[in-house]
Amino acid sequence: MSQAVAEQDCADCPIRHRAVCARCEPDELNLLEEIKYYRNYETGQTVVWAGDEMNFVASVVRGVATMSQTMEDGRTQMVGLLLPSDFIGRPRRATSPYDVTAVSDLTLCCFRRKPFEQLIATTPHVAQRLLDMTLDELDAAREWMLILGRKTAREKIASLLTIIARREAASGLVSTKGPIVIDLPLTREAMADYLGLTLETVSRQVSALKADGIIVLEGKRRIIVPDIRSLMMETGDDMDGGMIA
Amino acid sequence: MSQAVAEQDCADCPIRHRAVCARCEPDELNLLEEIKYYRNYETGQTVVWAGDEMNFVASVVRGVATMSQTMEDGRTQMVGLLLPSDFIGRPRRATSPYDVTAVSDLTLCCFRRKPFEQLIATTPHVAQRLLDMTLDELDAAREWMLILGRKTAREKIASLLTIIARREAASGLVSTKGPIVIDLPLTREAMADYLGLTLETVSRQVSALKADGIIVLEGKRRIIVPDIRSLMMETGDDMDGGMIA
DNA sequence: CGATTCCTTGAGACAGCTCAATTTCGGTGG
DNA sequence: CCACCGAAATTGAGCTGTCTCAAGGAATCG
Repeated sequence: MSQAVAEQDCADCPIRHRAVCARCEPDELNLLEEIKYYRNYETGQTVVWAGDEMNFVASVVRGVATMSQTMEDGRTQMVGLLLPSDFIGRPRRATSPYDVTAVSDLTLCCFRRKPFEQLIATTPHVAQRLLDMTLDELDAAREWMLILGRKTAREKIASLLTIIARREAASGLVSTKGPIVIDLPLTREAMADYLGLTLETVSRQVSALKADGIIVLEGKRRIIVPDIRSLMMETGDDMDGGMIA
Repeated sequence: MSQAVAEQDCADCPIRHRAVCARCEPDELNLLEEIKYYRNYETGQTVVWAGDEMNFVASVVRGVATMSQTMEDGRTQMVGLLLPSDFIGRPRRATSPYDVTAVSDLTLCCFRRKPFEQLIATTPHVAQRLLDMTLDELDAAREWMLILGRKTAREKIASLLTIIARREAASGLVSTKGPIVIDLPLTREAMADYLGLTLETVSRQVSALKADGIIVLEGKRRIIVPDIRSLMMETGDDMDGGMIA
């Protein structure tokens, strides 16, 4: 059963300082508070289907969602991995071009689209924050394109684990020193859809990294990285001196 | 020799209604006009190196540039194809994470970064337009990710040609009915870097599309598409009824 | 018209895919 | 607490699309 999260005050919000509302002044926050509502989804539930109307935009408060595209014959490519504080939807557009799916229990902080559009037209702090977040996403998409286009299967896996580790570190709770524990929010198939691989190849490469001592598995979904540097060596990236955050 | 373009009035600018300045009121345009300057580059010249400082942002006025990422061992992935009206650079960031290269003679309309940042903080029309353009780029990046991650070499080539045809059509000059002429701004190697392929594979697949009558070559860089629908059939996309624009 | 750069084509190698069993894990009910 | 079940993951064997390496051929520019 999912542990739904009830409406809560922005002041107590866990993503308050990272989400689209991060730069809001108290009065702006009040405006947002008026048009917001929470929605909860269970693992596996669809948030929107590609092509469907979407009357809201939202921030991920808790849980993980994916955005993906599917071709007629079923080939699927994930194009967004939505973690807490990430933004869903696009102002001035009524339909989502992508499927959005909850891959864990998920809580969204939704804003009705029309009022939100109004709001970004009038409150510069929301608009500015949204621009910066969109630019960050674009950078992430470009890094992702390098992964998809040019990296080997092993490098892809190492890159994905590094990206998730980095995000978990950025979100606070984890220490960057010593062994890192990654609670994978993705099945092997979802990892494959992220990386443009088959699930069998993902499985083989994860096993290979394990055999080489780069990672340790604890159950299926928990991965322990004894030394993040040796994992980063496997990504193919330059990374000389690049810190986790 | 390159045919440099001299400073010109915004009113006469060929990208006036599509670039970052598209929604500006006359008075806002005057502000922009004060901080703008033109720069010309010849084919092959580098606009910025990855990691270099970049004191300006810019719109492409004329010509084509690429943005790309290169790994230590030389593997290269293009992450942006910059055509007239596209925007280069990022407000509030001093260095470019990507190499930007002119792949034809190129004219940029540059704005010094600091004043431009000032300007988007104060003139909502520029900031709003920039947000919309960035969101469009993000959509394009996601379509690109599907191409990189899941399409076959043949589908990749067909997709690239379709994308370029669409852009050329959107920029005006071309009719969408009857045979379409694409003046390829890219070498086979650049196409390979765009698509995550080798140049040999690009060459083979272009030859295959030609052998199948989907495209006709006129010299190396000019491609004629007798029937855009049959090309679009080859992209693997749904496209039922989807118009060119 | 010579040179260089770009492109094409071929032959063989190999990374990742497909198809097909098993195995393991995590949850659930007895 | 344990046995069982289904979903998820692993592993194997063979195949194939794309890459690599290599040799010519054509367009463009001085």
